[in-house]
Amino acid sequence: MNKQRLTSTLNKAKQVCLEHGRKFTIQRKQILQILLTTDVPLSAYELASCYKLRTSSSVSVMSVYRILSFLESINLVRRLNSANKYIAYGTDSEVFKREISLFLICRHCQKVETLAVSQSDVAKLFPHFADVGFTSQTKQFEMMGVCSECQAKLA
Amino acid sequence: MNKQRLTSTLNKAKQVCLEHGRKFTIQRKQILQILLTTDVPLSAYELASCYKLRTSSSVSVMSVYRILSFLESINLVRRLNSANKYIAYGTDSEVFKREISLFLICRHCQKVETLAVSQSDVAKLFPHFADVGFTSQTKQFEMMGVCSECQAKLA
DNA sequence: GTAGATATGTTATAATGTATCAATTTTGCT
DNA sequence: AGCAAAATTGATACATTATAACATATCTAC
Repeated sequence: MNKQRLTSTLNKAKQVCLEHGRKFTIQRKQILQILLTTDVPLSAYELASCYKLRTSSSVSVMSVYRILSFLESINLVRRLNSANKYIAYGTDSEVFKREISLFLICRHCQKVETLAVSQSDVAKLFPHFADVGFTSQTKQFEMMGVCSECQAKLA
Repeated sequence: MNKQRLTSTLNKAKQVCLEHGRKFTIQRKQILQILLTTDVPLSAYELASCYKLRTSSSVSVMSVYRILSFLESINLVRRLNSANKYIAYGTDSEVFKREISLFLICRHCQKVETLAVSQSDVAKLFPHFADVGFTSQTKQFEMMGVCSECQAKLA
């Protein structure tokens, strides 16, 4: 992500915060910026370390968790259940805010690719899903595997 | 799960162990039995507590983790990433051993319903999946929501 | 300007999971 | 039977992930 794009993304993020009547504080901005400029998911503790390295300041892990929860609540961050790590989310396309996401997580390089899936696609995907009368509140699926680049390298 | 079915399931599990050249020890049997007779997923620590309550013996948490990893490796147990808990798996149908599973986890009663999904269904489900050249090693999806029974109760 | 909401600091603790080395039991082999 | 190698468990320590609780500071609205 180049500098220009980063700036514009952070500006959008600020707007989202304000729309929710919340503030885009320096810490929230830094945490989001770290996630945006790192191409692998990070844990809360890794984020706290990164914060110390990148800014001459620091942030407590407790605050990192609070910031992550907040950013998650307004859909700027997602938590990957299969890794207990966090990624920046939804700032590049409005579509992502209304769709279900599929995260493709590479076991080798850790990079995450995000695909959008619709509710109706999910219904199609799972043939017997309608039968059981389950109401889903899930906004994301996660798959582990090997990305195309790593496959090429390994071949 | 009634007593007869439990016995037969445990016998099948024993066979699976033996087929892998491993043993179905008393501890492994007890852990699996607890999971089979509990209708909600349990954490490793909960399993260790349960073990103490049900048997006059005990087991270290370290051993519980080892036992769970082993049972998982031969597909008799699955770990739910979204809950950090474990469920018994695959003993009632051979189909499950070859398919991808979809776990429907109820936020209210915690019960888990398991559906089978084929590889080809997955390909259909995610339209852009083939485009990115990702090789999946995922054997399960997880959805959080509300099961039909809890919906009825809440209505 | 003050009450309530928002945001962060600080400390402690809970919950989940792994590393390591020792002891024990089992298995296969001669 | 006897022995080496593998499998299993015990025991301890530690690492990682996450939350609770209470204090302080800052901002906003009236």
